[in-house]
Amino acid sequence: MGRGDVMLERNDLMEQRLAKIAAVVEAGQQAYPNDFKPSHTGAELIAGLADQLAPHPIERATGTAAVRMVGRVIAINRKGKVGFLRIRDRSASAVIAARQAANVAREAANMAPRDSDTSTYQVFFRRNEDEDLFDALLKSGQSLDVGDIVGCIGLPFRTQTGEPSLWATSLDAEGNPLSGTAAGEPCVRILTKSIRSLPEKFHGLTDKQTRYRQRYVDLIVNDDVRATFERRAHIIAAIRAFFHTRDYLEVETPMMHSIVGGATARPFATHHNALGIPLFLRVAPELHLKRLVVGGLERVFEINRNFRNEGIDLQHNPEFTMLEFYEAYATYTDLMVLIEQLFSGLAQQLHGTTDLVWGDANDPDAQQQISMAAPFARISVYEGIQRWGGLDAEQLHDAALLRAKLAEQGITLPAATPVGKLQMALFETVAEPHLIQPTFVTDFPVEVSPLSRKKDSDPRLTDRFEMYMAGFEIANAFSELNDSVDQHERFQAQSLAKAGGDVEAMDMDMDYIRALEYGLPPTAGCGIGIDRLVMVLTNNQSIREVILFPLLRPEQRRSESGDAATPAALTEG
RNA sequence: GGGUCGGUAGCUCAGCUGGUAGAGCAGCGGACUUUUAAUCCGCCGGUCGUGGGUUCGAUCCCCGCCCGACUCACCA
Repeated sequence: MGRGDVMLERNDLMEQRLAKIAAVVEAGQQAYPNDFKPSHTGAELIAGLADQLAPHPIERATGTAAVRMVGRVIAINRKGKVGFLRIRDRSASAVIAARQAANVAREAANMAPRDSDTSTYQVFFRRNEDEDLFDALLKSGQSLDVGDIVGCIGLPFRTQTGEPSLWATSLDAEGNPLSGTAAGEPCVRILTKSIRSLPEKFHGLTDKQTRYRQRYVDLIVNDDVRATFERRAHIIAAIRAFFHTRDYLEVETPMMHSIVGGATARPFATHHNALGIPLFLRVAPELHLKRLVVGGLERVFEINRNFRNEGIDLQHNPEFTMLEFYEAYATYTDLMVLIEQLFSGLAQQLHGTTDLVWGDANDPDAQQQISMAAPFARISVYEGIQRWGGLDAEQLHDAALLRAKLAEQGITLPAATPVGKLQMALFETVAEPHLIQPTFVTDFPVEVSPLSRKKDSDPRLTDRFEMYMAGFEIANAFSELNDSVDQHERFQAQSLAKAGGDVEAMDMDMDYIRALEYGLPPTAGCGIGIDRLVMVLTNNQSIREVILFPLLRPEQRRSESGDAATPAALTEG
């Protein structure tokens, strides 16, 4: 291996398995075949396929159709002249559900329930079926390893302990190939050899760094991780259905913006070579979505990524998924009702109840109940400061007093900070941690709401709310500012703030002003952090548990340091 | 960026302020014809994150660095 080559990790276990692949090739066989088509899943086997045949002894009438199943070998258990393969396929979660349902039936019949905690199905392979194959796979040489992907042919049956299983065989009682198999087709076949060994079966994979960096391993061995991401997919599908039934149009707007806007946040900067212009990854789709409402798409929503060049912690990932929706002729109070319907409906669909558990399942003291039942609590920013900040209605407009209160929390803000920002800072500090139950926080100061409509009753405030639960922000919504003159002034204030060093301030967007000049109907819009919503609905306390590939520092590999760091490939693009 | 804790076999973890490392699982060899974290016998497997320092001698003590978890600050 020459200098600059990427070193492959190799250890003895891997060399052993590579040798097994070499042996297959040497025997003139395909090491990576792709011609095995499954006919059934593990869930189908568990859910009753096994009862279609006599439980035992196995029935193999001429013409019986073979069942073909695939999956990854999770455990091998050889006992003399029989072997058991535990296999997992895509139906893993459904296997658990099917097994639980089957156990209910067993209990009703006064039989002992079995295996309610495993997402695998079982293949039973008896040496008598094919001695050469059995020995080649499971005995001397042991070409089959935990982690391999296999294709199995056989007939469903129940073992002596009653577990639905696949009896590996390709022949009927007459010794003829089962219907649906090719002559001489082996009953167990390695489709893909795994070279790396899987984590230990009992303790599994727990190291968070490895789990996030090698999510593929995490998904193989941790059922609950797979379940979380299946739920995430269901949640997003349910959200789409919710808006489709309300006559919303799903749209996609640009991820690359030449002007930063729609939220107060630091952007990622990039550059387009052909146009020779700077571009920013979007921090929010808001201004484009409202342009669409101007264009007559009166109800639109988008589910897509936002990018914010800010810190990473339990609630923040630099790229995150945002749902934004806009409805013409609605107000922010209408959206509260909509969100209540959406959230309580999601909880019902996912859990069959609006009562959610929040907190570490292993620590009863840390557990809390979150009720998604409508209506949600409502509190204004001012009320929150009064209730948890110890200020009365007059005092919360006293900048010096607000600063003193913030100082008590160890927070100091620049001298030019407007009162509205001080109020919000204090609210976030003293009130946020109390907002475990779903709560609409209403009436935000105008200084922190550059795109919101001013309150008719008090121009210092806006028709805006944020929804909190589990102690953090989930949603942000307001009646949209559709007065182009007012919007122009707000943008100017943002531009001034930016010139003054506020890296989160928005840019002036004259095209957006032009759009408002054509006329944005009275509209309300809302943004919902999907990752955080999934956290609450799946009881995960870290955003990294609900994002398949969270951002991590690039992996440092000792063997690749030095002159391999700048290969030509990096400069070609 | 600050604080706390951590990095030892493929995986999960032990290792007594110092004498160059252990277990279980996985792997390999063997026994076992219905196992469920199977069991039993034997074997293989380690630059103890990394670079220095102290010492006759460092996984252990000291310093720097890298990586991570938690937490605080900033932020959605």
